Amino acid sequence: MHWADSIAKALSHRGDKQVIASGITPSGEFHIGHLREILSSDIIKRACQRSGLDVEFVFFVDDADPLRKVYSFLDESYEQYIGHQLANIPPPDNNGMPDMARFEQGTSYADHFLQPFIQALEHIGVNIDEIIYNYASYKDGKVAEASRAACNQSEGIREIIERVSGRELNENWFPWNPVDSNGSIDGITITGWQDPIVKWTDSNGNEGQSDVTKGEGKLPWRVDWPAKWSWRGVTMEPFGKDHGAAGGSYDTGKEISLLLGSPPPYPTTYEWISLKGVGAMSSSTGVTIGPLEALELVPPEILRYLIARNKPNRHIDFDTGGALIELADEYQKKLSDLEKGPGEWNTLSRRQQVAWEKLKAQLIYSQIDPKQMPQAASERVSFRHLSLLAQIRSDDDDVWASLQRSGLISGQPSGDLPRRLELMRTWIDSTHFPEAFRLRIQTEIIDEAAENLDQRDSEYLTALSNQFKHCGWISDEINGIICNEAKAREISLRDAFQTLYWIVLGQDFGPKLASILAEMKREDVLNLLELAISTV
RNA sequence: GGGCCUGUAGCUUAGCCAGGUAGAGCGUCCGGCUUUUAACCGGAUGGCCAAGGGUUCGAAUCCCUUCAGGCCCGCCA
Repeated sequence: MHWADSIAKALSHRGDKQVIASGITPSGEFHIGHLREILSSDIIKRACQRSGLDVEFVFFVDDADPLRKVYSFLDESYEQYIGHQLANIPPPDNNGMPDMARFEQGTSYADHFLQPFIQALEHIGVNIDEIIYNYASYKDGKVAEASRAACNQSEGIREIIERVSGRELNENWFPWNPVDSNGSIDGITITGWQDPIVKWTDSNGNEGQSDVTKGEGKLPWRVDWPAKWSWRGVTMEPFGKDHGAAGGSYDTGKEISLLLGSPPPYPTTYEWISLKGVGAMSSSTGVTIGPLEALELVPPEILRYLIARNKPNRHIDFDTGGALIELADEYQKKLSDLEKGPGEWNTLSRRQQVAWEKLKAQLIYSQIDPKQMPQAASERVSFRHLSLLAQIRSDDDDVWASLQRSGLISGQPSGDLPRRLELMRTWIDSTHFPEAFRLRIQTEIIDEAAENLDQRDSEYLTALSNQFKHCGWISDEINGIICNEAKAREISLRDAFQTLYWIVLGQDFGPKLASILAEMKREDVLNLLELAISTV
């Protein structure tokens, strides 16, 4: 059974009405790891729908959280905003400076990072029923009851946090972080509580008071989380392993949730996605990749597939290199397996049946349109193959022509093939494209190539060179010359091609050689051949 | 110190929750395609399921112990 279906099954025992939640603090650039949080929820939502549950997916934006520090991408001037809530501070401009103009037009720091992410989610087929802005929720009084309940039971909550997390709380600890006279929620001492008013003294010695029902501040994280479950009725939420550790915020949260009068949601902890550098060189240069950037490289269903195929507790090494091409090709292979069908069902072992159901679910959950069943039509062109053609053929029409000749497509490219080619070209132009798949046209003869050349090769190359000077510079003619001259000298085609691959690409294999030569300038090819001949 | 996850063929892994003869992809090797899409097709190779113990007619699967690796326990998913 697919992992999401298992969760849906567990949820069905709790009731027919499910609210699945995700939450993210928009404190900086979103990255591929955030996608796991959101896609896990989205996939679970679909699994619930598949098993007939009534399900909602809500996305909490934690824009009531304060700025923790001046991040590396921010200008020093953000120092003044530390401790201020993310919904309340200006967005950074391209230089990391506070952009007051945009702020005045209504774009906050939180919005700045959130908006592109939300856009990416649409492309990736994530269907959120409600985006909940935490800051606005406090302001609108949606958290009012939960906030009052927490403040009225501050001792009980303190007891839970201290006992479960083993952490000792400050004597003045209180489950409310008010906003001080400067707009910061750091460094404030609570001096009194009279429902619904909190009295406090800030770090400058100023005294003040906050009404917890009007969002003048927020609940601290360990209380804020269960409060959300409580006021929005969350029944299921996946969260990162940091929250899942013993004594972590889920452990304290579930008890606090009960104290506030609601059962805690069904939990699922997921492992991190780490970014595998593009080879060893770039892991130190800190190449990161955001959801938007990833969407410029591969079709969105591949990213969905990445999450759908891996159980949440499975660590993922995200690799924009060769592994991503393999992932994409694996996806297509499975599509075509699905199309072929499982065979005679009754003759399958239970294990085969399980595998089949799982394959099907993985593919269903990878679709951008949840109503569309996976289909393999027009998906016969592998990413691997496309990456070669895209490098050899600069003109799209030449790519289609090549695919037609090889029978992979008939007529004009259909479906999302043109889009895939466009993505592939972006990928090739980026630093993320794997070196192992990159074609390197040589300008010199490398040592390995020279070692493999002998007198017979020299004569062969000379003959090629002579013919290449006059022939039509198209793939078929070039290929004909290579083959005919080899035959004339009783050189096996395998050897002939290997010799040429060494000279042209610096390796002993490659994609169809004549296509590469036809893309090169005639004189460059002739020069390379001359160089090769002269090393013998 | 507390806790979570992982350990299955050279590599990536499925199967574990509901115990019933270990599956796949990649790689490798051989063969085919008599002009090669690092393509495709066919075949072969390859695992005492980390180790030990227990439960059972039967354990990769359940329980216990150990070992190894990764990670989390200051609001970074």
